[in-house]
Amino acid sequence: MNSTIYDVSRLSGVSIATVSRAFSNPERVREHTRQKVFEAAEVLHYSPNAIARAMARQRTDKIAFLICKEGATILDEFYARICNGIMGESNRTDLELVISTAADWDLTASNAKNKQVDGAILGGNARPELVSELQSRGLAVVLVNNRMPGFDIPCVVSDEYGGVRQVLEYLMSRGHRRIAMLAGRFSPYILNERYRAFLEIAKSHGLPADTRAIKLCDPTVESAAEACRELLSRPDRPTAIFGTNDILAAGAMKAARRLGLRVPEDVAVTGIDDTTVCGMLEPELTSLRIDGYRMGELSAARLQALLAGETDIPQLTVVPTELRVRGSA
Amino acid sequence: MNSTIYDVSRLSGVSIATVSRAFSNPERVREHTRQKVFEAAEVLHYSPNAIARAMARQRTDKIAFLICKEGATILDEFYARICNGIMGESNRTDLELVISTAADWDLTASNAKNKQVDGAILGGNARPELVSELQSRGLAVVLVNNRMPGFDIPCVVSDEYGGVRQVLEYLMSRGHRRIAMLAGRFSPYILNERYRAFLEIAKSHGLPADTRAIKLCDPTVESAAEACRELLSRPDRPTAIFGTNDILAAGAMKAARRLGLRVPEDVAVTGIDDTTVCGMLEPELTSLRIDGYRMGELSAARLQALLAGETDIPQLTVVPTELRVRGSA
DNA sequence: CTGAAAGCGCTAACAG
DNA sequence: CTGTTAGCGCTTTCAG
Repeated sequence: MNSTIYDVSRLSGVSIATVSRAFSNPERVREHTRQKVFEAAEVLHYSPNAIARAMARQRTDKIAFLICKEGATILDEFYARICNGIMGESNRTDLELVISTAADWDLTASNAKNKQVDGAILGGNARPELVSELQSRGLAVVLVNNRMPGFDIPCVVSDEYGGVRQVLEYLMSRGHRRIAMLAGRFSPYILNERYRAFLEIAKSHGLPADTRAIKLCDPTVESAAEACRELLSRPDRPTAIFGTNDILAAGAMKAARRLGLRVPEDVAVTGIDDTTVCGMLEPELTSLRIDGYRMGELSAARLQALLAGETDIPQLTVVPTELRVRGSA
Repeated sequence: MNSTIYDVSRLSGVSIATVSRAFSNPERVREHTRQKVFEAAEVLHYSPNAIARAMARQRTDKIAFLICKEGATILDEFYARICNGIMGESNRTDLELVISTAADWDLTASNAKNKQVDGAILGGNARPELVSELQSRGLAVVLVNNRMPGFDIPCVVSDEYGGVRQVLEYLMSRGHRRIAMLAGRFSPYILNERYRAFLEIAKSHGLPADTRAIKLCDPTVESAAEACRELLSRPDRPTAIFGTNDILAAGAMKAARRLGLRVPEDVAVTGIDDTTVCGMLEPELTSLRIDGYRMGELSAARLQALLAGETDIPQLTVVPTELRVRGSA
């Protein structure tokens, strides 16, 4: 159906080896010969078959971005940013990117689905067993938005601790002392980082914030609104609610409205991720921007370094955050 | 590195052909023999190499979902739903799914990147040349959320016309006569369908809606707010704004607020897609639900039919919509 | 700089 | 039911 290297060889009058070189190592074939090959290829609509190439090279030049999180949406806005960063970087180096879900790979990790990429970037809550499995198959693996102590693996994360500090210090600078955190049950890593940071930083600033100031909820608007209702009904009502992402913050605003509280006058609200909804809410949401694009770029770079056999690859890369102040706090 | 069919053959004492069969057509090898093969495979951590298999079979058992739209986010909530539908269906049949952007494929369509999937589902505004190119390479192709007159290709779309009617009739039932449409410059297909439907239906109901009642804008909150401001400043101010997606509707609500108008008392607002933001807005947004999941499932089913060589595959599949009434209208 | 030839790991007739 | 034997399309020594 599609023409092969043999067709081109025949039409151009050179050997298949030369055709192969013309496409893979152009500089190793004389200008004139190369011309002939390309012309023939043009005529025949030939282009190298990636599968055969992968087979011969024992390498696919493809990498995967694996989303490790349950939930309906495969890519939410935050992961889409990471994904774009990975694309940007992998395009620069002619690597192909395939996006998939961990669920997909888990099911049949021991099946034929593997060996089609040279490496993988695992985003979110990857299971350690998946990592071992992949590594043992000889794949290069890096983690993004997650860490895995005890594993020999490059990780790219956001500065969670610093980010939480930025939010808290901003809130304190606006006079808030009773600050509550509405923490979504995301991946254990993220939840834990933000939880711990909140407690430590609040304590170091002498805020009256113990674990009671943190309320867990599911990552949905309604769950957040419900959890926040409880928070806002306490006698010592918090004056500020720090949602660990924008969805939760939206839920908090909703809870405030239902209780007849004004934002930000009666209660300030902040989110994390700086997603599109921030601009849709009323008032607009103050949110901590996490540089997902950069995280994606860096994780792709780490993966390439791994693939290139480099040593001394940083095991941890931390990307800074930035607070975007808007009307809600 | 990884063991091959030869290793398993040796260890289990059967030929490689039998090993191959044990994995591909288990029923064609005696129970006892199969056992032996699987045990050996277990020991060796063997699993068939998908690339070699694809090479021999001349078939990859992989399909692609190509997102054909520019813009920062590779997968927005609506496309993520389609994607989930595709996944659901393709998992059922052991097809692997790779997600990619059209930009990615365009760049190097003539390069090695091809021939790694048996078929593709193109979502959104696919260029006709891409379709021809893919089809000429022998790939099975289907379109989702788009149509391409003149092409021999199965398309799966939402009932745009009926959806617009549902919204308009609902609005009219609530007494609205001056209804304006805030139309986002999405893919030409979608824009055109909604535009035309609006005009025709409004006219058939005797509404005073000519093309002036439709205002185009970019698909961002701010662009929508700006466009809507103009709409709401007219002497014969519309009493209802029909945004062609939820983002635009959010922009409309924002414009209304800025002008001191109450939603829905002074102006009603409706959206399309029924995304998560509907529940975050105040009041919550009435929106037309488009069944992206079903669209995804159906397009995957069409693709499989194509792959299976079936004939009489419907060229057009229309999925019904449903209005979700909330506080904004 | 170019060609010949040996694979890469697996499948699919075709025999037996 | 199982083994033999050609490939699938390309890369890569190794010679020339």
